[in-house]
Amino acid sequence: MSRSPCNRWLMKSEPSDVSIDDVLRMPRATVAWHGVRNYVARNFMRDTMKVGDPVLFYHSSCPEPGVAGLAEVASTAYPDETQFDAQSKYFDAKATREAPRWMLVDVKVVRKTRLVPLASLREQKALTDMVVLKRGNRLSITPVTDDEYRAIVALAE
DNA sequence: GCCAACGTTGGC
DNA sequence: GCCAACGTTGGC
Repeated sequence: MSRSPCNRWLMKSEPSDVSIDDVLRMPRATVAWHGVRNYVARNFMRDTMKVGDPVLFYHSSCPEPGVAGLAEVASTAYPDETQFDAQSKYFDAKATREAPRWMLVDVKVVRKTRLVPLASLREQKALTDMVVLKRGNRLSITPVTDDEYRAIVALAE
């Protein structure tokens, strides 16, 4: 399989925490992707993401889980401030400003789409190998192939 | 609320 | 380094 010129991603957010509508109300429709506390997901943000990479904005842990819209990576990685905040649920006592442990990127919503429910994703032949649909997958940030991305955009329109 | 699956922690 | 116990994710 050929390598696409830029990587594409699916990023999960709990709408009770930050929904796509919440982000659309923020300045520049952009949100700092706080709270990732998994090393694989962190490494994707820190090492692999590039500004402009397309992102599928996914709502999880909610009545209607699924892809809620299209977004893009809007910054390079920088330290997640919440790791230093003792009042935050994302506080990490082992992180210091000299040696931050958790990094994030800014994510800019491009547009909200019709919701593509998880059940619809699972019905698609083109998406059977999609990382986020694999049994037991819990990663909040997963890579998406060019073909998978196109198939989901088609469903969202 | 249940539970499968996975990641992290910490004793040894 | 092993691995059991524990905590978390996330759909249902």
